[in-house]
Amino acid sequence: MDSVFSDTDTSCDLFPHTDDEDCRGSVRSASPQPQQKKRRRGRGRSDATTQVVKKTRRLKANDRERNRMHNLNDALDALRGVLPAFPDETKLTKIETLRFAHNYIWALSETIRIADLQAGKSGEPPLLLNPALLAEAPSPGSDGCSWSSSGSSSSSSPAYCASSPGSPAAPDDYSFRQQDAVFGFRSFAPGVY
DNA sequence: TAGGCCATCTGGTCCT
DNA sequence: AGGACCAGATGGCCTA
Repeated sequence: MDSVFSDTDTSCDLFPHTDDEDCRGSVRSASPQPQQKKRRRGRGRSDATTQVVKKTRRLKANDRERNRMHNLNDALDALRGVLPAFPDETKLTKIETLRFAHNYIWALSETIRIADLQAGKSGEPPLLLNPALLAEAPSPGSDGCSWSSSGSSSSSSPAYCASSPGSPAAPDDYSFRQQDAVFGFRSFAPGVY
């Protein structure tokens, strides 16, 4: 993976451009454009040290960006880890993971809501409603995922409910029963994505 | 072979 | 000024 580095230093960093846009899209071009002759003269000229500084900065920025994306992927893996596993061990893609997590949270919320309702009817104490835990729980919209509260009911479906991201196997394999409701893990809610 | 997914590079913008 | 974040571009790998 890291070996990609070597072939990127060529066109953009070593050859001065008349305008920086040339750098875009030429990252992995086979051969650098021969327009190095078209260099600017006089004002704004970039000497060797400036080029070295620019290149160093770029490499550092690339490194940071790489690490940032790695951190993002680590977080995504952690998220995959707390989601229900699939028998086929197919790794969820990024978008599947996010949508799945969203739907999963929605389903859990529904579970709590239904349990709470039923407990209220029967006079039993509400289940799973620990105020301390609820206070710590992130609000549905805090992750940038809008909760799509189209109705006044708290059971409004989540904004991301991809009906079946990827290749779902038999839905029964990934479902659980909560009272009378059956939630398929990859498609709990009516798909409105 | 086309299309999907991914990693990486890159330049721009915003923030500290 | 430098870092974080973002989106676009590109190329590699894999699968239907």
